[in-house]
Amino acid sequence: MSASLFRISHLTDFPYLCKKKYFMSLELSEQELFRRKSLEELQNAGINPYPADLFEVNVKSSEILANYPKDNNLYKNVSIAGRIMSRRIMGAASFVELQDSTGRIQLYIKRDDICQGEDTSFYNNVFKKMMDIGDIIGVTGFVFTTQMGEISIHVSDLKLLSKSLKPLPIVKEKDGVLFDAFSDPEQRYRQRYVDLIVNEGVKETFIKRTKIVQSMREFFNSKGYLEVETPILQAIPGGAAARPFITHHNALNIPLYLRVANELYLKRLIVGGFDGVYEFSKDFRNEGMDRTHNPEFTVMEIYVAYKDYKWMMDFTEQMIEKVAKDLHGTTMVRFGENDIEFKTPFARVTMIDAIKEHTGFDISGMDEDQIREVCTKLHIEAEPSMGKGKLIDEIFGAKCEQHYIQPTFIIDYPVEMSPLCKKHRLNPELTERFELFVNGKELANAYSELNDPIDQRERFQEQLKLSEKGDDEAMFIDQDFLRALEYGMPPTSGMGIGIDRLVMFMTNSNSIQDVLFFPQMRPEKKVVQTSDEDFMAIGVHEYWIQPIRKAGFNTLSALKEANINKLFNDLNGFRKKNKLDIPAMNLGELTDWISKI
RNA sequence: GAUUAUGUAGCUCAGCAGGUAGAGCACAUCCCUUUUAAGGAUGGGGUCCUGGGUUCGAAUCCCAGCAUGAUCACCA
Repeated sequence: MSASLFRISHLTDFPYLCKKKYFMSLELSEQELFRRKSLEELQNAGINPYPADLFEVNVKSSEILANYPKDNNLYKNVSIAGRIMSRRIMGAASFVELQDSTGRIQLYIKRDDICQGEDTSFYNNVFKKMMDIGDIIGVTGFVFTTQMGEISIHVSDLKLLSKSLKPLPIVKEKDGVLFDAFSDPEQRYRQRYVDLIVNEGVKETFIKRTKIVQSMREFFNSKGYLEVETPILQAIPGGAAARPFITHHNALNIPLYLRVANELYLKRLIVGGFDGVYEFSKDFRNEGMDRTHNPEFTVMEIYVAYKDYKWMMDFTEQMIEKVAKDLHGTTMVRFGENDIEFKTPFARVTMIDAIKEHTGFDISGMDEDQIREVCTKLHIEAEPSMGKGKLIDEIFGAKCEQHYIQPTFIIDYPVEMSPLCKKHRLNPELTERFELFVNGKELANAYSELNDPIDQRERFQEQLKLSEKGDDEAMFIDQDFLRALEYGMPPTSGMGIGIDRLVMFMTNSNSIQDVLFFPQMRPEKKVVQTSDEDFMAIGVHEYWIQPIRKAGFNTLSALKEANINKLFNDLNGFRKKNKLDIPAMNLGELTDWISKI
């Protein structure tokens, strides 16, 4: 960063100018200006606010807090670094809360310990005046317990490692009650780094997220399955009924789609001879955003040869049980109002039975028109474009889904809504499919994979008909995938699980935005500004620039559109109100500037 | 996409039968050698989201827009 940024001339006589509003930068608050001033003073005092050399850290705050009570002889010589989160200055002694990656620990800083001899300027000026909450420091010292009983570090040496120029929101907590919490969702998500610094628990959620993925990976690897990567940019977005994002490849001059699923590629790899392949993948769907949907989201899909969906059910519940145990040490997990028991085995209910149970209608053997009639009776909107499978899905979604709070496998879906799934071995109207529901939401989806290439082609063609009826989520025909199947795919079972949702359940988060570091947001609006130099180029005096900006004119083009008389009044009003020691504006001068634009 | 709520200081929020913009924390100055959502005193800090309208006068009322949340629709 260029040093000139900090040597803004109008900062030199700071206290005086600070009172004169018209010199204050539009985008910097008073507190930010103070910090830039401190930064300059540090540099003048020969202290590099951003030193290059490493700082030797030999302990983390959490280790001290955990081990010191057991043995007070420990930690006679600690070296620790972190961010200043609070400061209590009591004359010649101060208390600082230092936050490192593992938590917070109190520092006790005594003037005569950190200063050499009679010269107290390091404490009185550098520490007290030029350092702020948010600065990153490194300290050495020894651990002791204060009279109040708090484990603290008695600091013998203190070094500034990074100066913070923006004030942090100060969140305080007493007896579990938060004060001044940094809670605005927009700011939390847009500035996740601030959220992570000041809000306890945010970091924990994301650490858990990583642990969940690690636990699953261990489970798959222990069985010898191979983690693979498949294309994100796809010419045909297959494997799921969803609206894709579309992009364009210049060199090939073709449209490419961001994947909505990785199913078809993973199955090609089973054709290629792997026993089991899995992928943690970002998928992209161009659909609505809400508490449970983000345009990009993470899915884990796994395909295992020579297995069926019954095997996969056992496999899935074992995997989830392991994740819960690895994360919480128990299979019982609190989610909102509910305690969810992830102990195997999970309940298993057929879709037909689920609908029978929650609606009273037995739809087995019904044709499309009969089911449409059931929808009408149940007051479920059914559009003409909906086929039999979609209609059944609507009924299930409207009347059944929400009842499955405890982990439940819904099995044996109608053939129309599962075009990539093998027909049921006992009933050709059904498929060998299950979805796992938790807390009324779909969490995982699995099949005995369809490996009959002729059947698969027909199913795709059914989808094509749906598409012609207006279902814009119906699948495309992937000819290469069909070709792969024609070479022969072993009987295979595949399963996909939404990682974001799993993380939500496992961390008691009720919004997907809380388990994504950077959830999708509308872009921040940028304020367009004409530079001071451009204003001066048309003859505007430097001291009038700020008043003009205050009057709401940040660009020359906006100034050109201005009502001159109103602007004239506003500017002189501003001058009078702020008692600015500058010549009054005259109308001719103003007109002259504007004529030059 | 629809409905609805919210948008005031760095943070959390008051204020609104229309009449000079408030609090706590943060910040600044001063005092204080061990405090615990930090002790005392003093002080600075606001395009009251934006643009229109009504009005002598709008943070406050009306309309439109923008942003965010919630609910619904779509979906995982």
